[in-house]
This record gives sequence, structure tokens and C-alpha cells, in this order.
Amino acid sequence: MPRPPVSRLTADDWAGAALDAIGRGGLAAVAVEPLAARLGATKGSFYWHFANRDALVAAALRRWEDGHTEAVIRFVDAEPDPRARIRLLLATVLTSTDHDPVEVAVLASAAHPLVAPALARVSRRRLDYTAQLFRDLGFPAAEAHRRGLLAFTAYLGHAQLAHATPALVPRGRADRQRYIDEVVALLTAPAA
Amino acid sequence: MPRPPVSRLTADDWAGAALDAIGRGGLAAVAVEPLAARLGATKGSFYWHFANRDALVAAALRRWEDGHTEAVIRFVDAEPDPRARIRLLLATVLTSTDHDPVEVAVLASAAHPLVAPALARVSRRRLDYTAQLFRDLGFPAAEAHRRGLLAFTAYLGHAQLAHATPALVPRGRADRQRYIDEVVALLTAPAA
DNA sequence: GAGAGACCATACGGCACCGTACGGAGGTCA
DNA sequence: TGACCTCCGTACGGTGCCGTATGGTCTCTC
Repeated sequence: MPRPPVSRLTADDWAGAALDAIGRGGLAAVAVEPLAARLGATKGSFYWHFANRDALVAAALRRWEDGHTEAVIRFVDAEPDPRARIRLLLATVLTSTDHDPVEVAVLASAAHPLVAPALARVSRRRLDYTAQLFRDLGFPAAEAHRRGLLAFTAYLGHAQLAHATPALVPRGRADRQRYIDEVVALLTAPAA
Repeated sequence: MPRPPVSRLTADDWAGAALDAIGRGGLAAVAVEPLAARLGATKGSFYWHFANRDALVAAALRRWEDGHTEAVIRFVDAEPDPRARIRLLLATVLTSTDHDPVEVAVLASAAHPLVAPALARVSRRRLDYTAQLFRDLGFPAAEAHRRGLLAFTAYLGHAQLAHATPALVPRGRADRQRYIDEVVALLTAPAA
């Protein structure tokens, strides 16, 4: 079933445009009329596919939730060596922050009633997976959880800082490499 | 010069109310008319003290910038032992996140043209100070900077996570204690 | 106690967005 | 070909906010 390129819009088209808007201007940028103009349509189309703005925001968040997290986990989990897995995860997420404005934008609206539950699910999933990586390395559950939490919060803060003040995070290839090496070394250091 | 309690408002009153509003509802909550209602005044008062909304936002941010950061640094810097200083800093900021909504709210608007420079100044100051703590401990400058960055980003992420999903950060006194101990141990572990 | 200036209330116009009402174009099937 | 359904454009009213205009009130000063 071939679909004409722009003539008719689907709910998914709107959700995708909404997610783009979140990346550009945060949750507040998900506004029906500007989005319609951007899509070359009008509100008439939108209110056919969605009941209201909240429904659109929810759809965009569902898209985000299903997307990045699981993709990264699958990618990282393909690495067999436990220590290399941790390094791969950190390298992946610490560099991805440079080109993923959606991540920080969602975090920025953490208090929003629609964002909060989605963010909670994603955070728990990520934290659980990260803690698992440290258990795979042989750390007991409680300590693995603490190390995973440190790793996860460091990632969150890194994303935030890289977005707000890029000059403060390691930028060159070599510097970033060295930083990631050191973080992995510290996070996996044997217990005192 | 005694001042009647509410009858006449000063620019500082407005700036304080704006900072409160940021804590409650983010930067978007700094709206003249709702703030006026909250202060029991009208826009007439506001536009006497400020040229426009941006001027109020700027004043609130200046208040935030001058406030917390330097206070924490002075408090922590009073501790003579370098290692204890790091622990004190982490314990202070990691627990303060529970009752400081302003911090995350400002971070949430990092992209705002008025917020960005203020946030950049504060971040640089904090990061520099944290790196200094690790130099005090004997680490060479480059490594101290990397460890300071890890500590600082972990704090940022912790604040974010504690605000968005409180259930995911250590809550009990003992758990938090243990977590902070472990973070300090890992951050100050001797180089491999 | 009158004038000046600081401070504020009221009223207004404007803008950007939300949501609804309704009509019309295009395809589908009898 | 005509009835029908899907999808969308247009037009409208409503809301919340910004900023301005203007006049009033309080306080200080001489």
C-alpha cells in the first residue's frame, strides 16, 4: 500500500513531528498550530487524528520510550566481555549526548504529568540494566546497584552539561577517550 | 528604615517571588500576572520596577547565581582535611537535591538565552572547585579534572534523578550514607 | 498643607495558542 | 451515479499572557 508523500497525514506523522519539536524547543514546542504549519497542514488534520494536545504529547513520548533505550541496550548487550560491555555502554551514551537533544528536553520536563511516568520507566530500565552490568562483573547486588547508580547519574549529568555548556566536557577524540577510560577504571575498581 | 510588610513591593520582592515560581513551575511559571496575583498586587507594580518579563527572569537568575554555589563552597572549604572536604561536598549536595527544586528547574531551561550564561558561569565555578579538591588530594591536574568532572556530572544527574524519580535514589539515611561512602571511595581510588 | 515624585490599580489592545463547528474534497462501493 | 466515509481546510470563540496608557494614592519635603 503505497502512501502519497505529504498529501495525507497519519497519526504517526504527527507524533514524529512532535518528537522533533521536543528536540528543537522542548515540550512547549509541541503546539498544534505551529506543527500544522510545519507539516503543511492545518489543525483540521490534527484534530482528526488526536483528541487534543495531550494525546499528541503522549504519542511522542511513547515513540521516544520505545526507541532509544532498548536500541542501545541491544547494541551493548551484543558484546560478550562484561568489562568491555561497560566501556561500550559508556562510550556509546557519553558520545550520543552530543547529537540527541530529545533526551535532555524530556529530562527538562520531568515534572510534566505525562513525562514523569515515561521517564520513570525509562530510568528504571536503564538503571537496572547498568546495575546488571556490574553484577556480571562479579560485584554483589547491593554494590553493583550503587556503582550502576553512579554510572547512570554520571551519564545523566553529562548529557545535561554537554547540552548546557559544551565547553566543559571533553571534546577532542583523545580527551574523551581518556575520560571514558578513567571513568571505567574508577567505576570498576575493586572494593576498598 | 522599617518597611511595611506587604503594602509596597520592591524589585527584590519580585525577584524573590520569581525565583520561588521557578522552583514551583520552572521558568515558564515566571509570568507577570500570576505572580502579581500571588503577591497581592497588579502588573502596575511590576512594570514600575522592571522593564519587562526578561528583566525579572534575569534578576531571579542573578539571585540564584549569587546564592547557593558560593554558600556551599564556603561551607565545604572550611573543612581542613582534603578527603573529608570531598566527602562533605558530596554529602551536602547529594542530600540538598531533595529540597531544592530551583536547581533542576534552572537546568531544565538550560537552552534559554538568559539561563545559559548564568548556568555556564555556575557550572564552571563548581567544576573548577571540584577539580581543585582532587588536586588538593595529590592528583595531577589533568586527572583531577577528570575526577572532578565525574563527581560533578554525577551530582547533576543525581539531582535530576532525585527530582524526576525519587524512588530510584537511595532514600534511607543508612543507604544514602553507604552510597556516599562508596562514591567517595571510587572517586578517590588510586590511579590504576 | 501644597507640590513633587515614588508607587500602584485599572483598563485596554494585541498575540499565540487551544478546541469546536462545519463544510468540502477525494476515494469506495453498491 | 449517488450515497457514504475518511480526511482536511476555514472560521470562530475562548483563554492566558504581555506590554502600554493613564490616572490615582501615598509619602516625603519644604
